[in-house]
Amino acid sequence: MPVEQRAAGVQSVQRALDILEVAEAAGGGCSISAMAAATGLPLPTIHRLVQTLTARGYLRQLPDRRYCLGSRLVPLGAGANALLGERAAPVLRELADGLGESANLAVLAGERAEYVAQAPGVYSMRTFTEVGRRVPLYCTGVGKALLSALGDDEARAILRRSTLSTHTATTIVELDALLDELAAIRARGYAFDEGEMEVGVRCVAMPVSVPGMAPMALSVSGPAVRMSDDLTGRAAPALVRACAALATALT
Amino acid sequence: MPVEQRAAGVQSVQRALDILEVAEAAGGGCSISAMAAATGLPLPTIHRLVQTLTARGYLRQLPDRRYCLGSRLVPLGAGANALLGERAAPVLRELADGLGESANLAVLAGERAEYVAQAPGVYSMRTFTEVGRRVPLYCTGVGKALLSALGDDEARAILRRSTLSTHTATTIVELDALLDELAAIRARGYAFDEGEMEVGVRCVAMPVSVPGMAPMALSVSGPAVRMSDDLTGRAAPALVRACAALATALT
DNA sequence: TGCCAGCTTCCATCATGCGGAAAAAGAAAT
DNA sequence: ATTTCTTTTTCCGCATGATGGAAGCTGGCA
Repeated sequence: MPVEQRAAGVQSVQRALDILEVAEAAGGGCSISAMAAATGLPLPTIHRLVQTLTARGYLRQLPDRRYCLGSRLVPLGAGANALLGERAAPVLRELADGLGESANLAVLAGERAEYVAQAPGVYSMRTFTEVGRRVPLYCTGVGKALLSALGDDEARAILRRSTLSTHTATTIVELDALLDELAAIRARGYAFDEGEMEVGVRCVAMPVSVPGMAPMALSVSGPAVRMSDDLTGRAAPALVRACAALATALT
Repeated sequence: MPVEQRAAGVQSVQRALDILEVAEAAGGGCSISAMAAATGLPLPTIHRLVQTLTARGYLRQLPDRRYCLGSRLVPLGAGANALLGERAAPVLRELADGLGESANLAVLAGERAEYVAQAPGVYSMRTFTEVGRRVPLYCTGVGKALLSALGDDEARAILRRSTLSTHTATTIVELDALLDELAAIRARGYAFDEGEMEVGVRCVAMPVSVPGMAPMALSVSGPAVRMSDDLTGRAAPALVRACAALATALT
């Protein structure tokens, strides 16, 4: 028995999940010995677990004998996404009704933000976000909120890998400027999008962090003509309450 | 020990995966006893495994004590998707170069088709599909190909739940007509999209079935003015070859 | 309040997963 | 072609960790 008491649970399942997560972190592919190094487990143990996961399609063996995430995870991920949206719907609706503008929920999917739920605002001219749509992180409210919730190092690494292209006159494309922006968001608690992705769209976004869950962000967005400073001022406390409600609904 | 020898592997991991898949199939939420019934395992065993999966975010416990898929699956699903696309890229490129028109790969994600890889055609006017975009099943080439690969019952159930809205003059919106179409696709081996989603876009799509993987579909699409009967005729055997190549590349 | 169904905890049992060691299969160097 | 080294795979006896029957608990319902 190890000197310290690890988190309770079924040992081999814990280890299998560790392996999945190592494979995820590795991205391109991961050898059995690399997994052993990453998890601290002996090779035969890894091998046995990997066999099981591969047989079920949760891992895939590449021609060079390394392993990567398997496609059986795709429908599971999609299912989890759909459920998230379902649970969040009432919270979003209340937020949208209270402020009059569309409310959106996004999760971090890979290196983009994916909208998983949306409640339309009350006006006929409003922003419309398609559930399932993925948008860049650096030039959207939810994206910047998600980045701010990650560590500074991780955010920097993602931004380095991204192509920072100019969508509008206000898009921030300098790495340093973006990092400053993230620091400001962390200090303030929420992010603005001043038409950085699409001209005339203003957005207030807040990171939602629920322990043990993928990072999420909640936002309210609408035409800049209606998204006055007054409205964004009222949006902030409403978002705080909605985040708390979400945390409760999803826990 | 059960009378018959089940597939080899680590028992508790197998059971944990069974539970995830039961939760996926249940969709909305699944009680512990329902899982026990579905898997044939005793309650305490299920309970212990579910605890472990919940602690890691792979399941979530709802307020009514039932369980559903957890959000830790979202990034894993996204990662698996990205890898799929990476492996498929060379096959798509060859297909696109051979025919001159854009080649696309989509997987079944929930009840929509999600593009996971794309290779652009050689002409400046061509269809452009964004990787990560999700499109309806009933009015797209890849979607219909995916539906045809599912059972008739499953396809019917999905179509019933979908809103069949008219995108263009050729969109098929009657359930019976769609089921006939699926039967024709199964007989022919591939699907056509005659501008059903977007006017002037013609597409040939073929289901790709790799054992133990989520259903996928491969398509070639381009402007109707270039997608002559002659070209679609040549596309069919090219798709067959590409499907075989994909199956090899992904196995 | 009392009943009942479903969930959770307990714990003795032993089947199951464990991991050291050695064989096998590749990869790299000679 | 042969050797050497690395990495993966198989083997197997041991004891750890998972198992599931039974008992206790909780929350919903009448």
